[in-house]
Amino acid sequence: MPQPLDEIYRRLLAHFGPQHWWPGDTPLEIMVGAVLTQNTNWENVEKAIANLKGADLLELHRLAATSTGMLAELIRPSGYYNLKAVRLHNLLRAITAEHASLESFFAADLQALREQLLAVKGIGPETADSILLYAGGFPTFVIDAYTHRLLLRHGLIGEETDYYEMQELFLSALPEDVALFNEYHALIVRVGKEFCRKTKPRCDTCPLRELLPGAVA
DNA sequence: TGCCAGGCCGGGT
DNA sequence: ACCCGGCATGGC
Repeated sequence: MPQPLDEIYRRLLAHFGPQHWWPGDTPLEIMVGAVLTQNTNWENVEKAIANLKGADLLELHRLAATSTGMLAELIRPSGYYNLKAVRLHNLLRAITAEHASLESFFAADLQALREQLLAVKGIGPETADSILLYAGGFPTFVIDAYTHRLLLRHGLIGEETDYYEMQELFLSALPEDVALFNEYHALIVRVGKEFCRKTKPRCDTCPLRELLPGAVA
């Protein structure tokens, strides 16, 4: 009998197929998207990123040199734009202060990078892990609201379980494999958007319905 | 129409 | 150590 997290992954992959995530062309774009999507619909983030592209600012040093006021206007559609402009600026300046390129920034070990990212005001555990996994290719697992909700509804955690406990569930249950961590999180977001939303869950048609507590197998 | 979306921080107990 | 309000646009 496979572990719940193995079974959930198998079913999600069988149902949806590979997601080939993160939506973003370059590590910088992925990093920017990770900040902009904080508590925000991805559709809005896309508009903001399109604005940055249109202004030809999706380049590390040009973006780091852009004023927060200008950034705020460009990223307005992503919401919380004043806050996020400062957060983006904090992140980009922290990187360019020490490194000439993103490649250089990522040329360190996972733990050290994680600490550096978390030291930036506005970068929390999820944003840091998203950047590390999807932009940097490091083997870490991203926990988001969908993951929390999924684990909760499947009875695998309690309400109060924190980020690192949830992350440890995945890290200890799965082989350390960047492609797997990437794909699994992408599938969780996919099933979350479609079936496991906060207000209108559609558990009756969810591909995981047979795994839900109380389901008749 | 009100409520929500791939968080995080800071201030008040 | 919690708990909670604030941040903001666009879509259903």
